Amino acid sequence: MELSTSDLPANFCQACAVRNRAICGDLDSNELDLLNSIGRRRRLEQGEQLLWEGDEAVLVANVIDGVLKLSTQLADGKEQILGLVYPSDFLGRPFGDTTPYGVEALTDANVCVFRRADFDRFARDHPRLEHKLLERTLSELDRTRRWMLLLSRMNAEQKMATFLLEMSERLAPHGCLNAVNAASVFALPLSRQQIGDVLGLTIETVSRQFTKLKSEGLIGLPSRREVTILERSALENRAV
Amino acid sequence: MELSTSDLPANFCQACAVRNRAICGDLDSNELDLLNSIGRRRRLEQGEQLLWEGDEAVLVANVIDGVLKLSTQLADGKEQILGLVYPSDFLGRPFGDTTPYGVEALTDANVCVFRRADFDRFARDHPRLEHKLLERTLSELDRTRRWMLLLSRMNAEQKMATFLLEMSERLAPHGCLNAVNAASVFALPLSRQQIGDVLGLTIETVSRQFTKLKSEGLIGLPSRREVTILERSALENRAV
DNA sequence: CGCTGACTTGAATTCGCTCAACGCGTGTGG
DNA sequence: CCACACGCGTTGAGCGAATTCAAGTCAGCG
Repeated sequence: MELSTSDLPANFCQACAVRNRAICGDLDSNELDLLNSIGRRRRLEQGEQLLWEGDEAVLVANVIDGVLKLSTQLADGKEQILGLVYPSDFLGRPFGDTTPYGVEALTDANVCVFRRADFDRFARDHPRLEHKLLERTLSELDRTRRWMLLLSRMNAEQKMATFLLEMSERLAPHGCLNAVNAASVFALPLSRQQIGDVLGLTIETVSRQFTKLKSEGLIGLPSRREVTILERSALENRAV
Repeated sequence: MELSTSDLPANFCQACAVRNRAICGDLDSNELDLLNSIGRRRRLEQGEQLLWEGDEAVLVANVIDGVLKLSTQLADGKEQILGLVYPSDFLGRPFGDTTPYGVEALTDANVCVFRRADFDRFARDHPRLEHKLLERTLSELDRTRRWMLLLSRMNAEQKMATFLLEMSERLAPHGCLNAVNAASVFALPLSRQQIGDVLGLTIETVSRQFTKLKSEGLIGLPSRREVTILERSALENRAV
């Protein structure tokens, strides 16, 4: 017998790792059971694409673990990463008919996916969920607007310093989202090219900045995909 | 007798110029009366500031007419404009305690303001309104993400062409939001400096691009604050 | 071992910035 | 009515940071 959506254990959502931080956080257990019945978990391999830009918007999802990128293609083939999503973040475009960006897993990831039509209906019937989604979307808009600043007004060094600090915070085990507890050693979920795509820089500039920060002793690079923050406050000064 | 909020005529909202396009569009007349009772109109002079970045978030508003800018200050005193808001747009930060950006009128404007606490309560009690607000916020997020592309990946010419085309659409009389009907002559609500702040360019670069596009015959500049689009399709090519 | 893809390093170029001078329209005061 | 200052915009020259183009280097893997 196939394990279909409705066969999931009733406490599936209750046991979810991001239960209290995701948009489902305010739901009572009846609502959660109902939500449970329309969603399903999906495991993504690193590099696997979940949504394609411009496609009909059929899916929305909550991130349970892993890091994913939202990106769009430019006329000249360049890619711009519009944002990264981390555990407990929501992704996809409810109440719209096309997906405005591609979504790809940067690490192996687990997500909780919903058919958009189901999710839209559920949201309209459950104002508490819709309210949570609104709050999250408002925060995301604030965050995106601040990122505009980085893209338009910072130089390469400031971008890199800001990026590394943000990474060290967002990759820290949750519950420790402050400067002292932020991770000082972490595995980069992005290649040099992808970092460039996030920051609006070329791969060469990213590489040169890594070398510079390392040679100045602010960071260590034990391997290509690992970063150690050695002088956090100095790095913060560079980020302005 | 002073004309206080509650003395406004009952059909105040019904007669509103943006009645059907703003977030209040889905409310029935009872709800509208109630909303009416907590909002009031406010006229802003060009250059007048409505909200200050970092202040406690006390107000939210709907734009009735005019153009306003959302902006933030940088450490070095530079300003970055985070977005422009036009008639029927919503502004302010509901469900948050600080205003994430300053708001200033670029033209004389009329807005419909609400005390944030009143608005938040009303929204939570009226899911239809909250839903509209969510849809609008999601669209705004999409729009902002697309603007990131402009800031990070376009050169000065592409930025200017994109900006002029967007202006000509958003300043067209509403109901005509398509390429053929977009305004071909319009008054710029921004100074050269402000255009630079929107596009992440210096005033000199903005000026040089204006001169260049004019000398190539793509646009006309009858006066400093007026623009004529002479070759729309050529301009679209420049915008890529 | 050599191949491949990701990354680094170097040299030359370029686009937009900075700094500086100049032009133009408007308002003000003599 | 003119002279002048002021704000705003334009133009020019030179510079510099990041890009482009082109070689290298390195790690992982068959």
